[in-house]
Amino acid sequence: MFSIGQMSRQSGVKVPTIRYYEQIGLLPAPDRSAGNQRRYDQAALQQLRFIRHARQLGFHLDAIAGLIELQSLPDPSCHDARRIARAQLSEVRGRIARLQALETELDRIAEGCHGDCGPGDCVVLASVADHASCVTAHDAPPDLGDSPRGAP
Amino acid sequence: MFSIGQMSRQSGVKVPTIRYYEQIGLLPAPDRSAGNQRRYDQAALQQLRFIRHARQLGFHLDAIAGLIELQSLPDPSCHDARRIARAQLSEVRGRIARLQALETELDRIAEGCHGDCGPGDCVVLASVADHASCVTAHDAPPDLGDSPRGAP
DNA sequence: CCTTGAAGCTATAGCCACTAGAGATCCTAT
DNA sequence: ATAGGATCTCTAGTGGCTATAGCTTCAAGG
Repeated sequence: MFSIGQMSRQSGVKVPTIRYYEQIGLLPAPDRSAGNQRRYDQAALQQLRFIRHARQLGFHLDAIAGLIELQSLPDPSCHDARRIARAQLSEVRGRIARLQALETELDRIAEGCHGDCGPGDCVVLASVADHASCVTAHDAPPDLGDSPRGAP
Repeated sequence: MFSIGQMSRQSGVKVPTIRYYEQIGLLPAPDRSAGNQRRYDQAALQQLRFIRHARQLGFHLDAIAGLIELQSLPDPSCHDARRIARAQLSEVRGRIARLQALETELDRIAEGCHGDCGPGDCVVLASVADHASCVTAHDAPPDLGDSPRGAP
């Protein structure tokens, strides 16, 4: 049996995050010690590792819940699992494409100025102000900011 | 003078988002009509368009606030603007690299199964469970999920 | 002038996937 | 027995919005 701290060390998932997963029903509530502390078995560790890796692969928690449900079926349908994985793949590809459009624009913007702009006509600021100067259709990337959502 | 709805149509930023930007101080509070409705001038529209495009380029709101402050300086330093743009560029590049690692793994996982797995040994599920089978170091992308954050 | 309906107002709560903190309790090693 | 690390619950905060409720204001038509 593992304590929550051991689970955390063995899986790489932080302790509060494990409790959060339990709270939202992604991890089953484990047994408790006499003093009300969580005690996990090997299967729970497996599942937590599954979740962790799926998160690293960019799956949303609800997609992960779907995968877990598939696992628990008597005859786990590869078909469904593959469909979920492919949906994830195409989402990732879409994000890459949008980010590459951003990269093009940002490169153009950042390199357009060589530090010699006079006051009031900085090329960087002008470029950010004006979408018309963009060379790609980098419109509406649904995942614009985003970075440190799950990041420490 | 523009109403908030006109501002929204002219900029592509939704009405509640405009109010939100005002609330957090990214847009200055405009004048009000006799009946307490917001009335914007051309400069405010310019600024909102600037914010909107910067968001499309992936800048965080605090970076945008920095850019706006630069604009308002008597002698806008291109140097600083360029530094901010370059930081954004390298962040975008990092995200692309991490997403490409994910793409590699997801492709491998999704294509590893041809729909013929027997019960209990679906390759997709096994691959998600086991990071050791991954061919890239796709660890800890800080921006894993993310998609529909600002998206409608 | 009066009505109607769209557009505006404020305030609050919710989204995701966590993270941080307070204050209390438990477990283990000495 | 005690020290101190680990754990417990609960609440609130993050970013960048979005949604709802219940009200008021504005502009056009009759």
